[in-house]
Amino acid sequence: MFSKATEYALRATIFIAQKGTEDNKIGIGEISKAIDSPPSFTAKILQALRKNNKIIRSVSGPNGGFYMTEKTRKLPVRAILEAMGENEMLDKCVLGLAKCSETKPCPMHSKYKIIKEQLIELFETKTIQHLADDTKNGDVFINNKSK
Amino acid sequence: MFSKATEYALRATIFIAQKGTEDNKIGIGEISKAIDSPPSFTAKILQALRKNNKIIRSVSGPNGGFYMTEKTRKLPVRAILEAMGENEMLDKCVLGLAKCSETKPCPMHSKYKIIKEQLIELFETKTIQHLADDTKNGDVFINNKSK
DNA sequence: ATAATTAAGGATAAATTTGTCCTGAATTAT
DNA sequence: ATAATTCAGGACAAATTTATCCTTAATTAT
Ligand code: FES
Ligand code: FES
Repeated sequence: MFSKATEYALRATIFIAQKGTEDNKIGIGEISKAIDSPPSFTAKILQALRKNNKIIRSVSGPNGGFYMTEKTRKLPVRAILEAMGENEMLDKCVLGLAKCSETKPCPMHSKYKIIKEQLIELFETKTIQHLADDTKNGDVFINNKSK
Repeated sequence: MFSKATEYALRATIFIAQKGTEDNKIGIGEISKAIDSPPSFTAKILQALRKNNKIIRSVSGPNGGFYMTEKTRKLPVRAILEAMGENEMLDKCVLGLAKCSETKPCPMHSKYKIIKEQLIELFETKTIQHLADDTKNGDVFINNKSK
């Protein structure tokens, strides 16, 4: 559904939302270990999240790392998708037409539209905080570790 | 949602279903023009559809080209996805976990599951014939041409 | 048989995505 | 100030996807 980059962005943000505060910042090493992702690549992605939408913050130096504010924790998942340039995904035609639209629909459109609306609704109502809380509660996961 | 290859596969198959019969085969030139796709690349994809699932047939030589039987026209869209190796897509986790499953779900899973089921239902109930018929009726499109 | 036409198949190229590595800048502790 | 730590940024490399081209094989018409 999304690119690897976006998948890492989602998982990393959830982890930071879970553990990273202004006085408990998390290093890229810990993050990439926790979400099971390549460290350097993940670092790049976090830079994008910081710059594009300021979803996360960071400071260099000892005890430096990444964290989030209460405000950005309340952002919907869609904010991450926007920062990662995946907005297009939600406007993509199943058959690959230039745009998924009512004006020039493909033969899948009428049925797909209904599903697409639910996807958008999901990404706009679920907040980063929700996902972090669910993960904290321990019944869901953000990595592939066996234990 | 799908790769370019799969998008072309879907559009090409719809077009062949619309126009290609055993005594009116369609050449790759006409197909790629009709669906607005790179001819050589499309040819590769049609080979895959022919080999993997026998969704389409072809013959070389003058008046050769591609066509479909009544039987394969009645196949669901999912058959094309299978032939293109996109089965994985319908089993992919939104957050990129190894597998989208009940046993090790991500925090998006409980809500996404419901949407995914609708997607699968759509791909399993819509047949190639349906899509071809809709396109014939003229209110939907399988290319980006302005007219 | 020969020539013409069209798909099949393989090699290769271009573009994009994914991933690594190294140097520099910021911050902190000593 | 100096050294240690950690992010920032850029260059580069690997892998994958997308796309082209050329030769061969199959089929048809003459
Ligand atoms: S136009 Fe194709 S899915 Fe909407
Ligand atoms: S496990 Fe992530 S979407 Fe199902």
